[in-house]
Amino acid sequence: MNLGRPREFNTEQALEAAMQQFWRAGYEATSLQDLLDVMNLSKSSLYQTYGSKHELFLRSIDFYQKTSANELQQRLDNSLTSKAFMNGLLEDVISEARSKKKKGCLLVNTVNELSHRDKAVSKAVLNGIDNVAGVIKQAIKRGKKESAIKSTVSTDTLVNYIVSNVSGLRTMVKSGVDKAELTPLVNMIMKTVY
Amino acid sequence: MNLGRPREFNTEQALEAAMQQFWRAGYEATSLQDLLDVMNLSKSSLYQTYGSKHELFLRSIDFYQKTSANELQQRLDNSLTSKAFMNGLLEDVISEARSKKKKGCLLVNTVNELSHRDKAVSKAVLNGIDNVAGVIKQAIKRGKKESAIKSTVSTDTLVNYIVSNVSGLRTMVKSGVDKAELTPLVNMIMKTVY
DNA sequence: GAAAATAAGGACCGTTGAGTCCACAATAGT
DNA sequence: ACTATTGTGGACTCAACGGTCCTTATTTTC
Repeated sequence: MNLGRPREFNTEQALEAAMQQFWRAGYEATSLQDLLDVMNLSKSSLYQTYGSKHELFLRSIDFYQKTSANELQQRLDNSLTSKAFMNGLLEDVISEARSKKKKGCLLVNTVNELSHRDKAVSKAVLNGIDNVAGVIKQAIKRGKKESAIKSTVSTDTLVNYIVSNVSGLRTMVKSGVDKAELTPLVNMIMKTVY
Repeated sequence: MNLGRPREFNTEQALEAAMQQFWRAGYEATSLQDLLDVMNLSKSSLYQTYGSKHELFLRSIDFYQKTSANELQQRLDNSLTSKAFMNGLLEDVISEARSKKKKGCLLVNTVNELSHRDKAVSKAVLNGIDNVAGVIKQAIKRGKKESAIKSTVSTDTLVNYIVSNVSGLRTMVKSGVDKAELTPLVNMIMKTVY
């Protein structure tokens, strides 16, 4: 098996580069040329391997989603308490305000850019959000088990509450609000749950 | 004065149509042809009156912002209590989940689409958010005066809290979460403030 | 080493994008 | 009525887009 000339590039590596580009610039604003540049391959290789710009985008979303969910899961596993995990998560989100390139979250960006007019994309994003929310849910459950969560609200609603605020914070960061202004907000969010 | 042939269209009306189109589809996904169709005018008229697609977009943002802020202000003025106003605002946001076309908020959409790579747009959006947040601030102040707000958190932080959640809710609505799931979330948000 | 198979380079294609320009139409001032 | 001024329609430009395809290169199997 495995006939023919071997690939000169790593498909995972190229996919990550594509994902980074989409993350940085969005779907429409990323041209095929941009992709070829960052992935460092030829047009025919891209089409042969990934099919089309659209399919490549779908795979990029999936790559992002898997990576993010894994990372988050690992963080939760390594956290001493549910509260510490959640605080770290929120702090990370607003810390992006201090960085030059505010990429936000690829899933949130995509929802806002084209989820409403692209069924396949919408599905991929929803699936990604579900996976990420799954980790948040574990964290909330653990918080309840640890009796750290004082709120009497249902787990699912608390999960949505965190998702809403993470997404909201991300948008605020992206719009240019600075970290100092967001810190008290994070404190307030934490206090309403823990 | 007022020489020459008179305009055959209403500039405000055409601007609103353009704004609606941008709101529906976003900047990049709106072609000049789309604009000509909904505004019902010729290419030369558009360029003569509004300069370029980009300038037209800037004016659309401003139009949206002014309209939204005014509407919100009026609602606040007509509300019996700060709490009623805020509840109505949040309910309205999640009610969009029941509508087919989930347009979200033009300002939030724009932040996510191109605020990060277009200085002029970024400025226009920030200005718009400030104006809207201004009305929210009045509502919070009024709530404190009415002793309806039990939270001891500073007014500015509460304003950011509402902005964050409105923006987050909008994103969730856009991503397809349905109203039933969001209602308890709105209740929780209300309870953390009032 | 020939043949089958796969990869890569890049010329090429049709479409669509935003934006320009010019000829013609309509109005106001004289 | 004539001229200056402004509006409108549509042909046109040119670059960029995503995508195709043909040629050439490199490998494996037999």
